[in-house]
Amino acid sequence: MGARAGDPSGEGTGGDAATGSTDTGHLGRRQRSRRRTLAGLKAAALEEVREVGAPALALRSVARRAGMSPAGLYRYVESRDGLLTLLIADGYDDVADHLDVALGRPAAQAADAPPTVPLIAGQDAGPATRMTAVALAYRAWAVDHPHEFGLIFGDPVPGYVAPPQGPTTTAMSRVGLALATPVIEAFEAGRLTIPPAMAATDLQAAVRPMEALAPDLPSELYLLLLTMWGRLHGQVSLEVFGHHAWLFPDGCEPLYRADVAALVTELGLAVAVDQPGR
Amino acid sequence: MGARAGDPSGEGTGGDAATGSTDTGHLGRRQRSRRRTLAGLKAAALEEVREVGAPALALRSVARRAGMSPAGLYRYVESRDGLLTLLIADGYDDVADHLDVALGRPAAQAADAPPTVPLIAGQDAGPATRMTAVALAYRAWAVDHPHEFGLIFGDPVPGYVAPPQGPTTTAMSRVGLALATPVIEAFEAGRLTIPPAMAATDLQAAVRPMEALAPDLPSELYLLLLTMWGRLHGQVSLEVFGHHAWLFPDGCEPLYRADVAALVTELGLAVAVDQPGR
DNA sequence: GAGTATGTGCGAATGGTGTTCGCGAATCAA
DNA sequence: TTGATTCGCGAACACCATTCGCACATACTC
Repeated sequence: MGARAGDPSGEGTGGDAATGSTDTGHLGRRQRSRRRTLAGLKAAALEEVREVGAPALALRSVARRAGMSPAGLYRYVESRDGLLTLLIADGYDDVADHLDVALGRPAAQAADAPPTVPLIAGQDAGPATRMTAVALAYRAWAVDHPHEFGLIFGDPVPGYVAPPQGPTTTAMSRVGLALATPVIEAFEAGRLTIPPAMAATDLQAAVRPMEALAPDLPSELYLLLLTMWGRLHGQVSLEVFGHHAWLFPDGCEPLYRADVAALVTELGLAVAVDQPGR
Repeated sequence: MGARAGDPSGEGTGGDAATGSTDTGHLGRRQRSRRRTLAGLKAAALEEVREVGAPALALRSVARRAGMSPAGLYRYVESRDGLLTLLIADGYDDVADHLDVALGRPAAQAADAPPTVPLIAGQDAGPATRMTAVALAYRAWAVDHPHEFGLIFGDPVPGYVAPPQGPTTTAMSRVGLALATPVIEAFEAGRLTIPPAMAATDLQAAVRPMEALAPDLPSELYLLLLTMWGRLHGQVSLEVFGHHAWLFPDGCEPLYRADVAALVTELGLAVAVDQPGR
């Protein structure tokens, strides 16, 4: 009586109580319909974000676009921020998929319109090539989806904090892991020079180990990966948010490439001609 | 007749036509009052931003805070975005002042509450110390003013583009220049190693020279400075926007320090014990 | 001084927003 | 069929940015 009938969390449907009888994966007709309209809702919201940006997203207008009443939206979404949270989670996965493609892996969820990735480096390419590929893919996604990038990496939704084990956190781990993969491979092949500053003792004490990323990773490497991500992210962030537009009217890709090249050199990944086959 | 009487741009007062007679700097009583209330308005808006963040800033509530009617606000501000633009310009200057303090320079505008800067490195300190000082000051300001950082460096106001010679652009140049100063000094002292990747020919062609920063700077150095800024900015950005909060519950300063140390080493700034006196 | 233009502030009004509530219709489990 | 649950919606509330016309105070001109 106290709570409303509808349950935005989506898992409160009676079908959930399929205790034994209809145990097959075939969820009820209602569940499927619900999932479908929710997907449509997210798609509409994503279009809206792509057009006007996250801060200007109007719940009423995504309702219009999805052919629904504004009130009806609340059967599927907790609030405006809740909808944005859903988009954020999807956005993380989208980035991760892109990076996976650049690494020559199949994307987890089939991309309906697979966009062009500047460089694809398969498993047999050298670490320098693979590192460059993911780094460029990171920037390419950001430049191609500036508003989604802003949604994910920009000013966070005021009250929002990612639940430690929630979907956004795991999806972000996917991004970090993809960026880290070439370096980890190089490390395991014994072809990586880690800056000595990463071994500072107070540093080791400050970081909370992230088991999900790679269980038994030396912490110097782990910390190096974090700084590396930040380094790449900073260039992309400054570009996408327009702080370099007046310096590079045609885009910052050359600057970014140069920085990645310097990074690859510093890490010792570019030995000789970077011959393939590990 | 077409335009309203009030002029939000602020310089339309009749006193501007002080042709000869009252040529002294004593602007009329009205001008001063106007300037004062505008400052109060900006202060109120800044408090509001600090509390609820830029995207949640409500014009009505800054009007309340400033003891004014919402409509009256429009005599001083073009629109909500216009007010945010003013805050952005001030924010840039605030960062620049902080960095100047860290470099041992006097801040341009007297800070009413001079906050603690983690490390002040005067003119006679070595480039490694000075570099570390500005870098730490950059992070310290961001961590102390997260909402203003988001306002300046986060998702930009949808339609806003910084006018090429406008106040925000010049203020941003101040920030860039402060961050660059130690490196430039090291370069002039012949103590700087520039990564060879910065000399790529297509890179040189892509960047538009920024005369304001430093007229006759070799472009490799110029580009190095840009990547350096991005590198620092990325770490700070990830931290302030909360993407590292689950990894570093007590703040990312150790990680940041390590990255700065690595950067200093790579640039060759830390020769021996970094003896002072150039 | 008076007269007049101009800046200043405000109340009211408009159209947009997020969100809640109650009700009818559709769907499901029995 | 019966009863319970979900879906979707219209109406409503409170808040928002912005505009307009009007009253007042100030400044300049004569």
